Amino acid sequence: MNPYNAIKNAIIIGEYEPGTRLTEEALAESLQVSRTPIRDAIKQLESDGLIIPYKRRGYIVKEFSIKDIRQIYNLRALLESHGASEAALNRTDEELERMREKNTAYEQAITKLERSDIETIKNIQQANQDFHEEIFKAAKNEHLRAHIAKLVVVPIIFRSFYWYNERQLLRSLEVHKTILKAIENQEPERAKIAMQEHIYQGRDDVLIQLNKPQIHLWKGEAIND
Amino acid sequence: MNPYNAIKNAIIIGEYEPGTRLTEEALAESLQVSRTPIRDAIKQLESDGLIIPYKRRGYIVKEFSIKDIRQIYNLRALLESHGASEAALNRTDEELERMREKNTAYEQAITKLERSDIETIKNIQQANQDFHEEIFKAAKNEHLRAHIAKLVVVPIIFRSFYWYNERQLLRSLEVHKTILKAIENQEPERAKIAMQEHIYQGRDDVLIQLNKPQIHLWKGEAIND
DNA sequence: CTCGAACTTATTGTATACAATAGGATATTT
DNA sequence: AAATATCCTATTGTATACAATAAGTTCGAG
Repeated sequence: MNPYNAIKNAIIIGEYEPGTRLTEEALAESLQVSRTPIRDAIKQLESDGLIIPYKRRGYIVKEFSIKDIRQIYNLRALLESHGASEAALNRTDEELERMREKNTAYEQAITKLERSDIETIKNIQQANQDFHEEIFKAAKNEHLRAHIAKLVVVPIIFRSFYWYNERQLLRSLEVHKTILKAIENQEPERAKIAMQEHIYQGRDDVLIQLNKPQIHLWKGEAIND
Repeated sequence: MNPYNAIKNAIIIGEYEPGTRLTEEALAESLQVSRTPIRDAIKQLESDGLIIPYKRRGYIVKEFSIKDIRQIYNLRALLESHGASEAALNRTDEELERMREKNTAYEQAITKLERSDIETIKNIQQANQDFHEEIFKAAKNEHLRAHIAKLVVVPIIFRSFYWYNERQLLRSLEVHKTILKAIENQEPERAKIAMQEHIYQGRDDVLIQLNKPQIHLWKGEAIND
């Protein structure tokens, strides 16, 4: 794993908690490489908005406020719904078929939920992302894709799926099917609205959890700490 | 000027034309620094989407197709109209006053239109950007601002204002006033629609020019940064 | 005891040498 | 002449030493 992914991963799993100070030297030591590749990684992470400069002496891991979360989800809603709309207009039959496959995989991922361990949650998260990405591919808009890519990291950090109960997962599956139907029928407005609603639901579920004062995110692989 | 801005500028003014191959060594030589700071700059420019990797051997300056232009303007429309809507909701009286000032400056910039004078065009471009930025400030959404910032470079490269005639400039001033009015009255939907229309007009003006086969972009001093 | 000047140190910025490697050129085989 | 293996070279990847500098710390003057 290259330094960029290694550091990003450490941030996502919570090994580097928000507010942690990162210096080139410490990162180089920890990843057993020189400062040069660390610098490259840092430049990218800064552009991703995952770390921010700290008094011209290194960086700190960005802390996301409730306001940040809301704004990021709202932007996702805006951009992804636009993507769904363009996908409905531009899709080919092959792309539609691939979306169906991804959503079937998603359905399978959420139905073996009984064993709610971390692997299962990762699978659900990945299957969901795969489905969404299939939609952007059909939209054939590389600029849109790049902007959305920058927005999805934060929801991953906050592990929306970790908090989902069975009802919420089934509901999200139903919305996926609605989106799929709209894209199949080439109804851009309907696809757009369904996607918008889908993201808003995810946003609200996360915000509800964050407003419960006693929650704490798991670190690394430990689920029942 | 640091390497990042120097290279970006060279791309904007057309010194490095689309398709030009850029190597670290050549850039280092040309800017009289070592490869290290060049690498930093390149990483940022790649994330900006202004250069793209070329066969794992350096980069080439991105060529924007008509499709790219359309997609980028459409994204701007989406995001900036969202910004205008949030500005209408969240603005303070002081922010409104500042928007008015920026638009007055814009009005002055376009009325002393001795035309085909590069300085005048730069002034118009800058005054317009200042007005738009004042709106995002009032929206108080840092994530939105960051995404829009990445989208405005391409329209600058294509120098929309260079092609504007007096009628088009006056029309854009009128739309600015409509946006302002909507934000003043705290009418988010109206602000949104007006901004959307404003960007679409800019898009169509540029696309019309690009469809005329004989156009050529001037090479000259950059706008600003 | 407060405030600013001077010193110290942690940390990034920059240059440069060398290593790794992909892509093109050249040679070899059929 | 086409396909394939081999070598060569341009170019990036990485390590490391040193320079620059900002932040914190000490010290001295009022």
